[in-house]
Amino acid sequence: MPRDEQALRATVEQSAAVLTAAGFPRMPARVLMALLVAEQGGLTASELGEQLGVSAAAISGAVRYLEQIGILHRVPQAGSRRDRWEFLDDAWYTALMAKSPVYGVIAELGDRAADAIGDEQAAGSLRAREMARFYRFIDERMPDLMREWEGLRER
Amino acid sequence: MPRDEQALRATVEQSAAVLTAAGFPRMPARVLMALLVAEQGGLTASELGEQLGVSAAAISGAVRYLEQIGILHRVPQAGSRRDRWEFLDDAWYTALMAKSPVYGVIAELGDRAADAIGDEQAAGSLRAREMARFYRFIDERMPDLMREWEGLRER
DNA sequence: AGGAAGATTCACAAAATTGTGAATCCGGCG
DNA sequence: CGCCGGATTCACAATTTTGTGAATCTTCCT
Repeated sequence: MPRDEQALRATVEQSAAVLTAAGFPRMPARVLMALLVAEQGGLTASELGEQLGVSAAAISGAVRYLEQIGILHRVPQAGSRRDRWEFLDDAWYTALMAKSPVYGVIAELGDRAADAIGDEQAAGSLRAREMARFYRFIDERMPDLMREWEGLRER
Repeated sequence: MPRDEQALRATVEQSAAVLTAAGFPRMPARVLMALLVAEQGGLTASELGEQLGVSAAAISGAVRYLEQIGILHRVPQAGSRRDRWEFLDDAWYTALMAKSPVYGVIAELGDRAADAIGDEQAAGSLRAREMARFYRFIDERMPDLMREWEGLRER
């Protein structure tokens, strides 16, 4: 039982707002943050709906989205249909930052644009190639970074 | 003059679509990619409008947004009101990845959530603290990564 | 100064997102 | 076997986002 329920809820909403501002869909962000601060064992869909003051349908959509992204997983409860939802404890942020193939994709598109331009010396081509190189670099270094974090994580 | 104008435009749209899917606003994404592949000297607002097939108003809003983010800058043309817009050639991706203070903010919110929970041993508190530590880690390492890139960049 | 070309702003229309209520579905239990 | 609690889906309503056209403003050129 939290010491300061009021402040906790406020922080959940603020964190969700930050994610939303960063382009993350609103409802999934709220669910995500609610589960972040949840007790061991996660929450059921109806508990989430109650905490956030939204309909069951909204929760259903949000958890489906988050599960697909690979940030959440459903924990079936033995002998009950009230599944609980919880974090992939240690993996969710690495999933968020590293597993996303978006960097590689962007690099690919940069190269394709340069190819379409044709003249390798054209300003646009140079920029596109450099973008490709940059995102390729990020794409390669990110796993290293995550490994470094894993090491740090154990203390 | 690009060898394959058709393919170039298609790639521009695809790249913009990727950014959009990642939560980036649509019109700014298209403008950004159009300028990425532009010739030396950038493009004017009306050229952008023509290339993308949208109104001048849409361009105006998009470039204002991008300038504020710090990804674009306006280059006043001597003796003309047709300013050109171009990339901050080498800085835009580093701006995109590193200058954003969002990691530090999230770390802050994680700690605040743990404080609100009170019991440091509670599952939610542990998760929140770990999130804070992780984003703090990213926030610290990102500048290093950008420096490493700068080194690589020159060959 | 006056005219003109282009950029910006504003009010509004179109379109996409988001969340709801009601209906449907699913599994457990009496 | 049929009821009951709960989750999911669907059509729709509300809200927000996005882009347009018209009006306004700015600055260059004559």
